[in-house]
Amino acid sequence: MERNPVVAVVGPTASGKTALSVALAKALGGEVVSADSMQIYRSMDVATAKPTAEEMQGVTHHLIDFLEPGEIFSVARYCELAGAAIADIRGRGRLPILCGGTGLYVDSLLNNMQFGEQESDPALRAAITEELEQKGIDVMLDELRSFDPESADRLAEGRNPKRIIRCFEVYRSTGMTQTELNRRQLSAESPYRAIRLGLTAADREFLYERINRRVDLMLENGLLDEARAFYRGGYGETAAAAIGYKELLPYLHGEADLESCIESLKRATRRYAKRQLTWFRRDESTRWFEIDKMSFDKIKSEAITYIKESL
RNA sequence: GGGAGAGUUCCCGAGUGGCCAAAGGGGGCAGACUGUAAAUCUGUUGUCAGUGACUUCGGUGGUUCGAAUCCACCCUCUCCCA
Repeated sequence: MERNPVVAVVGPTASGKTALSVALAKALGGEVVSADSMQIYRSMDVATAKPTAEEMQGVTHHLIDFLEPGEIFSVARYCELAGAAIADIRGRGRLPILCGGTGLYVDSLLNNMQFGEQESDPALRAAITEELEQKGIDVMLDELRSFDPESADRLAEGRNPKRIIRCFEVYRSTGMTQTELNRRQLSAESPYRAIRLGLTAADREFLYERINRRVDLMLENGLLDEARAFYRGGYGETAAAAIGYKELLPYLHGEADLESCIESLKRATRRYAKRQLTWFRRDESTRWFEIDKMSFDKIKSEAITYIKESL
């Protein structure tokens, strides 16, 4: 099978993915497919650093700004929608440029994870969550071991409650173990040939300062008002996880001063950037560019050369 | 000027003679991750070296086999009285 090339621009928040992907799209006749779990939501503009019309420079963007914050979302739906967007772009003879910081979305899409029709069941998940709270992690791990020893071994070290809960959820709703499910989901060959470009900083401080500055800018651009509006309107659990509003909540409730909330927002963003780096560094095929060592123009031209060679 | 109290490792903060390189938390660093992922979770955190050595608890000097812990003086800070 001829595998279709998909350019993917990845990296931590505030590293300049938006600008690079727009520049690449313009130079190569491409369209951007966002891989961002929060920019999907309407009205969450400032907090998610959603690209503005000006920043998009006329380049078509997919999977941005199409869901209400009240709606929950998932990787599975993302892959479905992004897969369709890519097919559409290819169909028009243009180059799909995946751009985003949500590592799970990027990898699930590019690896062609087979999620199937099964929707997740919030009620079941809630019940298992409560069960775990009562029994404790050790008991749940023992139970898990009885039907899915592989997952139990894998999770024994990290003891991550959400991951344990998911194993039970999968087993009880489908009769299949997480181990089996994962195997099936990874069974399909990917139709894509990923050309991965990563943005990072040689000096972590450089990135962190950009993040701090960007948060200050967000506040100037009305982040507080956006946060108030967010909490007035309805929002679902997916959107509620966004960094940007929850950190300001103590201030909005009059329980903390603005200064300390801003600091915690900056810190949360920095830590998020670190987690993104950890995720993306895992992929060895990624061609990395250091934003503090190269000018934007240089990164852009080298990236274009690299993509052309890979096509 | 008089009185009370405090100075601990990156930060906050426990520790009041050996079990202390020093609890705990934060932050940092590293990692994990497959239908909530901007989420959730793990490890590590004085230095050098493989069971050890070396330098730390405001400063200096003492007491002691042994001090972050006791004593003296000094420095800095906070509070109360003037």
